[in-house]
Order: sequence, then structure tokens, then C-alpha cells
Amino acid sequence: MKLLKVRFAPSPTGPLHIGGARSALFNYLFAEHNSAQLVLRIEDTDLDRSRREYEDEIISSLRWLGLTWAEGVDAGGEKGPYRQTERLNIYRRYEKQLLASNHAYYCFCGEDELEQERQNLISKGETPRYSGKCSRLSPQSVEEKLRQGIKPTVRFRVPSEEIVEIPDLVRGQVRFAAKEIGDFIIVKSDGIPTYNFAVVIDDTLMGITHVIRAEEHLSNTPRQWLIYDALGFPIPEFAHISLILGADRQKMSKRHGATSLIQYRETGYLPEALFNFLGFLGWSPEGEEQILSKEEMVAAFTLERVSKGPAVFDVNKLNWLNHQYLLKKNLEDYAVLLEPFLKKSVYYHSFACLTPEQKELFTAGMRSRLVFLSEVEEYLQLLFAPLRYSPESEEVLAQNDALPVLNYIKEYFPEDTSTANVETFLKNSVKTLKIKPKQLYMPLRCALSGQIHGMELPVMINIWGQEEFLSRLRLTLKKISGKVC
RNA sequence: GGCCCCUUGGUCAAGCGGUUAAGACACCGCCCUUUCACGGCGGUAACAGGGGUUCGAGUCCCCUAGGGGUCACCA
Repeated sequence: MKLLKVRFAPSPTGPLHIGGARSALFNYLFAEHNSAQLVLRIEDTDLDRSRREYEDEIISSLRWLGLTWAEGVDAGGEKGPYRQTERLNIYRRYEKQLLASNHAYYCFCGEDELEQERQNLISKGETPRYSGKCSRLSPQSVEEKLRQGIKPTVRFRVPSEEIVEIPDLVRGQVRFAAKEIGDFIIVKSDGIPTYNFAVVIDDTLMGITHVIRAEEHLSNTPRQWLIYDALGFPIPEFAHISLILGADRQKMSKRHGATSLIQYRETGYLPEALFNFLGFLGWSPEGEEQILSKEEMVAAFTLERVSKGPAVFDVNKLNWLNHQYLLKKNLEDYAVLLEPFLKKSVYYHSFACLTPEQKELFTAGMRSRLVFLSEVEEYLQLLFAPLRYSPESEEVLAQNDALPVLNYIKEYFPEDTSTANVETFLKNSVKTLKIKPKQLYMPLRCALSGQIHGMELPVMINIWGQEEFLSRLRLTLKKISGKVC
């Protein structure tokens, strides 16, 4: 069996995007499923925007997501270097080859000039495309301009008659007429290759057999195809996966809120939940199961089941998945996961003063309710911030039966605030007062926390302790009896 | 604007010529319950439109509409 090889090739011009993460994920799933090799290559030919720190950030995001690769910029390998700016001499060789075979030519047009032409064509309602002016330069004038010190770009001479037919593993045959494409730049005037050129050389030299990437690259593929041809390179398989859209059905971008993986990590989503979620965006396994482990997804993944249509990113579903994964954690693991979010909290100091038992009670209480970990802040606030009443809780407290109940509790509240004891006391109070449980718990919850939702009351009371408990209760009592009078 | 891709409920999606058109999220109702959450039960909701092909079309073909991508010395 032929060894398959795929790659993920991000540009270090920003943090890893949801879309990029999904592309990487599909490459990973494909690689693992087919016992193929995954290569991580860094496409940093945009000198202005590429930053080394983004590269590090992208790599750590990919690792966090749970992806692994055995070859690439940080992993080494025989086909390196894996950073395009370190491969410049390689590209130069092929640049010369294309120039010599007349598949490419020097272009001396200035950027302003080109922009001008483009605008002209657009205003005339025509397709903006390079005129091919410099393709007709005589060898003498080329010599002359070079001698003058004008830095040229190198353009690929697009054969006008050709029809490029690309077999795409997810889309089927896709046809492009070469005449729609203008002669495009393959080497910039600073000598750095452009994406379309570098990608062909790298994929070939690195032995990539399957190019799995986002659909936005589909229209670039004929350009690359022509370069493969001109260089006599074997052409890999292509699979263009559809885009991830925001709620407005536009391509995901910054204005859609959180789009980088780091943001999701910081919000307290689990990597396995995100992995699961992203995997199901544009792909689905056989069967009805929605929650699949990495291994299960690897086993089930095939390009045939990748959908053609774009997918809208639905944070509701991510939330549900995250919650499901959080629910599966045991208490110790959960505590470890929660720790950094507690430390980040402005109430961390108060939390740190709790006894180990109280901390555990709190953590256990959080486990079933948090959809994502950073939500813990709300609960800390409930416990440690000064008491404030939500409108809903004001309503509850304004009811006539709230006052006698709260007075009773204040009167008979036990000194021992262990949860078991508080629980018994509250249950007995319900019996003694001959009221429904809700008629006691609700006003009490509101009186203490100012909210109609929250953790189990005995747990909160235990954490507060008798003193804080009474002070909160008195505050509310004062507030509502004042109103009554 | 040219070219290319796409189109099943609000969202993710199953379906690959014959189904009462799955399932999940969200939403609504009921149950459980001190609240929320969890869990259980149930409900609302879809083949973009029009032509063909066929005994039969969500499934195949064409057209229209809508959405998206791309046309850079960005990738």
C-alpha cells in the first residue's frame, strides 16, 4: 500500500482560527484513519504580517486541541526545512527552471500602475486581469531594465487555450478555463515566492499525496495545477472542504465574536468538546451518535462523508457538547480543570480562605451546572460579592409570605452550619411552618443571594458560615420590613 | 461583473430512485425537583422555485432564484 501523506500549512499571521483548526483536524483525522503522515508546514512568505509568536501560538493551539504530527516545523523530518522562508533557495531553483523553459517571465510593472489598470478594467465592467504587457518584452529590453536596477516580479505564463479539470475528492470534477486566469505573479519583487508557487513546490518535495484544505483555495487550484504541469510534477489528490460560516451565513471572521482557539480555551471549553464539535462541522459518521471520542472519529472518518455545503457555527451545540464532556469528568479532574479559572477570578482571595471541605463542596456544586468553566465567576460573585438583588428576586421577596418565613429562619437557625445540619433544619422548618418547600427555599435563596437561581442552599450557607449568613439575612429583613412599614 | 462552489426544519445533519423524510442542538409542554442544571417523556418545525427523465425523484438532468468563495507583489 502506498504511504499517504497530508499536511496542514498555516500562515503565522494571527492566532489559529476556528476554520484553520477544522482544516487541521480533518487532515489529522484523515492521516490517522489511513495511517498516513501529517506534516506541519509554516507558510510565512508574507514578511509583513508573519510573526514568530503567532507560529508558536498556532502550534500550541493545535497541540491543545489534541492533534499530533510526526513531521514539521517543530517535529523535524527529512523533507525540511518546514518554514517557507527557510526554503528560498529551493524555490529559486524552480523559478530559474520556469524562466528558462519560458513558462515564466519577468514583469517590470509597478504596483501603482497595476492598480490603475485593475481599476480601469473594473470600471469598464471587465474582469480585472493582468494585461500580459511584459510577456512581450524583447530579451534586450529585459536586459536593459534589469541593468537599470528595476526589481522585477516573475509571472507565470498562463496557456490561454487550456481547460484545467480538477478531480476533487469532495466536489467531483471541477473545470476551469485557463483563459479566465491572467498571468499571475509567482515571485514577488523582493524575491519571495507567492503562495501559489511555493505551495506546489513544497507539496511535491514533501511528498504530499492529498491536499485537504478549505474551499477558499478551490479557485487557486487551477493556477497550481498549471505550475505542476509546467514543472512536470505529479499532481496530488485534492479535497476542498466547505467553509465555516457565522450566524449571518458569512465566512467566520473577527466580527463574529470568538474565532480563535485561544478564546475558546480561555472561556473554558474542553479541547475534546471542541474536537468533537469541529469534527462534526461538515462531516458526520454513520449512525446517530453525537458524542464521539477522538479514536472513534478517527476510525469513522472518510472524505466520502464530508459534506459539500458550508456549515454555520452554532455555539449552542458547542455549549451542549462541552457540558456533556464536563459532566463526564470525575471530581478530581474537574477540580484541576477549574483551578485556573478560580485563580483568575477577582474573588480568588475569598475562595482561597475556604476550608478544603468547603472548596470541595463548591467544586462539586459547579460540576453539574457550568456549561463552560469561566462561568464559575458568576457563582463566586454570588458567594463573595456584596448582596445585590435581581428584579426577579425583588418580586419574590415582595410577596407577603416571605417575611414570616425569613423571620422564623432567623429565629431558629442553628449554629452548626454543616450542610447536613442546615438541610435538616430547613426540612423541619418546612414541616413546622406547614408550607410547601418552594415557599421556604425560594424566599430564602433570594434573601441570601439576591438571585432566583444558584447552587444548593445548604452548600452556599455552609460556605458563608453563620455570621455571614445572618448578616445577609438581616440585611434583607431590614429591606423588606422597611418596605412593609 | 467574470469564473467556481453550494442549497433537506432556526442550526448541525441522515438520506446515495420506492422511507410515515432519521437523529442531535435550540425552542415549547409535561414529569422529576427547594431554583437552575442533569435525567425521562412528548411536541412544533425541512427537501429554495420551475421544468424535464422515470411506473415512481429530496435523491438523476436543465433553468431560475438565493447564499458563498475567488479574481492581490495575502495566504
